[in-house]
Amino acid sequence: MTVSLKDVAQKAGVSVATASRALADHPRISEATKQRVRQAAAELGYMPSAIARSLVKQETRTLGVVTTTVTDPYAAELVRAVEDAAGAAGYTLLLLTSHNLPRREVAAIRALQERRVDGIIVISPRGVEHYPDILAHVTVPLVLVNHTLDHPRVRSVMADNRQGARLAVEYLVDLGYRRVAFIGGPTTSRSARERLHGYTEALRAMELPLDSRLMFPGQGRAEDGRRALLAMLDITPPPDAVLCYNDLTAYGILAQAWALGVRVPDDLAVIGFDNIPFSELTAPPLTTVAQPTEAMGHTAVALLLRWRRGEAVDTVHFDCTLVERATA
Amino acid sequence: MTVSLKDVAQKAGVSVATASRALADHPRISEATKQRVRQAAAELGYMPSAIARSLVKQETRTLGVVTTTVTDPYAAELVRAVEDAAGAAGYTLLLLTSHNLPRREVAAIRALQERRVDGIIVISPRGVEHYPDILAHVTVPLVLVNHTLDHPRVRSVMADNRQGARLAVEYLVDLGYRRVAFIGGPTTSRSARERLHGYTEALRAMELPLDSRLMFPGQGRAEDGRRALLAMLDITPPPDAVLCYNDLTAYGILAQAWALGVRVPDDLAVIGFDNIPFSELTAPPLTTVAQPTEAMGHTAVALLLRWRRGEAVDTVHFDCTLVERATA
DNA sequence: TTGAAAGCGTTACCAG
DNA sequence: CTGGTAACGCTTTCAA
Repeated sequence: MTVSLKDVAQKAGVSVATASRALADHPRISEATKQRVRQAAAELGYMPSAIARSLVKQETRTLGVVTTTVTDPYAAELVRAVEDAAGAAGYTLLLLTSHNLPRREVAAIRALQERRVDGIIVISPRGVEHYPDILAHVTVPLVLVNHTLDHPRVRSVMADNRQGARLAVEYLVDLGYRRVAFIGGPTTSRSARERLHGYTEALRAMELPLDSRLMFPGQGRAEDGRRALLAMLDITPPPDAVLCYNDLTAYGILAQAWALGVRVPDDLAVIGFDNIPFSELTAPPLTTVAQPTEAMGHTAVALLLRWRRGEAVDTVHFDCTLVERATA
Repeated sequence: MTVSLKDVAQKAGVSVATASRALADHPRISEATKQRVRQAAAELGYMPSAIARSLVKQETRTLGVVTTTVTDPYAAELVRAVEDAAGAAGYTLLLLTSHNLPRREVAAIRALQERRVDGIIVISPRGVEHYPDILAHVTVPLVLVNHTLDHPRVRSVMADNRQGARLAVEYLVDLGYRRVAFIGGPTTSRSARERLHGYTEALRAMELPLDSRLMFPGQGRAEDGRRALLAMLDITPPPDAVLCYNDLTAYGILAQAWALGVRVPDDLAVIGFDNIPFSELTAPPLTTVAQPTEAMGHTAVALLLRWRRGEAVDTVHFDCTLVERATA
């Protein structure tokens, strides 16, 4: 059914070896036969089998990406950056999602290894504690975005979440806010833990009391923001500002505030985290902490590719910046 | 370096053939040897090569997906649905993005065919006019989401965009709005053309004048909404409602309205299209036309899989529904 | 400059 | 129930 190199060779009247070399533009093939082979290939609509090539070359020119879900705008942004960088280098992406389940994450890594990808990028890992087991068998290099793991076959690309959270709290306090609340993220997320850390650290550094009633749990969903705002209103005195685990949570606050008539930032200042594209479209536009997502995605790919070339590579850290808009 | 079936066979003291069958749980292999082989495989951390398997089986259990960009929430939603359905059926996704460039889209289809994917799903195609050329060489089945093409190897999954747009306009007119504007989408998008069609059709059906000054161009970006609102304010009398090509454009209207103090829906009613997740979080929450994205993604995969099994499959159509929230 | 043949890691057919 | 071997489609020595 599908035309193979053999067919091309036959049509051009040469051996498969020659046909292969001709199409690869091998130097020691006469221009004449090259022409003939190319012609034959074109006429037959020949499309080389990457599968067969991978088997002999022992490389697939494919990178595996595992992420929680592409519907998370932050993850999507990262996937986009990774796709761009990979594509530019001639690599294609095999995409698997974990839906936040450690088990699925590990299964994904395994599946990718079976497909012999040249490297794996895990965006916001959720199950690193299981990695040591699987890494005993997985032999491809792994790059973790937003997590670290001490293992010879693992490197990381990190945003400094602690510094980012500190930045936000300091900004709020400088603005005069004194009762700064925090809405956390999933406990399985390293970023969430670090942001919480940055929050408490900043408060301490600025000699402000740490009030546990001002710290709300969350899963990074808008729903968590809505709920937290409701809970905040029951506290006396209520917080005058809130740092959210992510922008989505901040949207929840904004939506609920709008519904309740709570004025932002007059009654309550809010700062998000991630600076996803919609954050400049909220009413009011969201002040938030940004990560250099694009650079992080590019770096993840670059790390993997340099690593494969045998170069020594090391984990990379990026600073966060504050994007001042209208909610604080 | 990496352990192959040969190693497993050796360790278990059987032939590769037997090892292969044992791991495949072939019926005519003694339980004893199965155990021995499995044990050996486990001890060596054997991971079968999907590449080698694909070569002999002539199938990759991989589906190719090409989309404009995963950062478009609508596309992301579709990719998610496709991933879920594919994953459930034991298929993995090879993801390529076109960034709206017909050339890249065609190149992507070609690349996927070279990788011998079992089927290709193109989300919101941008270059179908070039398909006939490439389809002469591409042999895998193609499913188009949001476009059609009359070709034996192509099927489609469609939302009825015209009906959706009509629904929205009728809803507005029923509510008493009389000067309904429309902000369009990219001319390369079939959905955009159909939505415009539905808009004019509905106006005509309701015997309302078609005013070309009320039809604004756009690319589906928030920016287009912002710009359109500014332009609308210069018209006398200004429109009292607007149907947007998509939710993103509607966000632009909302953001600009907030900045200008234009009240929604009192001064201007707004309806979006796509019902992406954020639309329930805008202030006010966005009234919008929804497509059954989940079902569409699942259907795209089901179509492809049934097709491969040799069943006769046909293009599927879905109706849109109106999600009433607070902007109209 | 070209060809024959080995080999990549599997599966599947044919014997035994 | 098990083993030998061909085959999948390509690249890459090794020879000529």
